Amino acid sequence: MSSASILTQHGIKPSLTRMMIYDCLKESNSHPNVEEIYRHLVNQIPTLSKTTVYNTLHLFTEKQIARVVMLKDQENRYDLAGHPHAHFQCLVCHQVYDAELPEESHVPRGFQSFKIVDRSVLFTGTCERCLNP
Amino acid sequence: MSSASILTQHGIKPSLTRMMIYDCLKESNSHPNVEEIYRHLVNQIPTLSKTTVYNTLHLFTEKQIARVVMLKDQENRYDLAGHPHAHFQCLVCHQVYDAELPEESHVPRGFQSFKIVDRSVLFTGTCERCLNP
DNA sequence: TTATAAACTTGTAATCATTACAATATTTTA
DNA sequence: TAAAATATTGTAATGATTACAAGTTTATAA
Repeated sequence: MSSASILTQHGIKPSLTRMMIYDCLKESNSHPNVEEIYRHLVNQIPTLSKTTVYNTLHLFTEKQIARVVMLKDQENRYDLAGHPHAHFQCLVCHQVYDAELPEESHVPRGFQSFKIVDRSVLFTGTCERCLNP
Repeated sequence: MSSASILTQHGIKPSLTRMMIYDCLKESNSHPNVEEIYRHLVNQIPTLSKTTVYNTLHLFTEKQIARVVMLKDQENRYDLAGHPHAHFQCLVCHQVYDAELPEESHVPRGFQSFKIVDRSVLFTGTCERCLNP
């Protein structure tokens, strides 16, 4: 499906800027932060402002087409919503790997009357490459 | 066990300041941030510096007696290590609730040769109180 | 088409958590 | 006691994010 219709379906007017930020998230599999998205697009949109990137990502997460990736980082990184997955972050090289999210959509005990809309899972440790240099 | 011996066991010299920061984490069940810890202790230790709180929490997480609670917040919150548990954060009132961590210490597919030392789980949604005001 | 409103984008300045770092104080060791 | 090591402190810098007002574009209605 086209980026435009995905935005429209979620109640977001598909301006060129927004579509390009959406595509940037879609094409990247590295959970980019605001700085990276900005630097990637400012060549094509020379007037782009970082504030617009912030605004757009806020809009996307509010409308649930993107999400903040939960990492022990000091800055936010973003993911498209659709495919929820876990992450592994290496404590040595800080690289982030995608991982499968174990199915079990188990509601934790005592939370039956809560409305759970998302579950984030982050594994931390040492990645293969840093274990065997 | 006394705070002093827990610190000692983890290779941390148990200064008064460190013990009090440890006790602050132990007594609180609200995942305090640096500001809250500082404000809680500065009455008893008038010379306390916020930098000391930062230093001490870094030391604690490095020595694995505390951990950074993973929330989609802009500031770090801290927990004692011992009892790993999941968290639920309400998107409306931002309250954080402790939740059971489902047992299954399942290593995600493809990560057999990684060293996994921690798993953080965060549920988000709307809490009971905000659902039924 | 033109005027007006709404929505979108931009740039600058402020905020706030965290870090860097040098100075001071305390404790340990010789 | 003197010297070294460790802890603590305060100030200044950094860097991500937000506030906000101004400018631009797009939609709506006369």
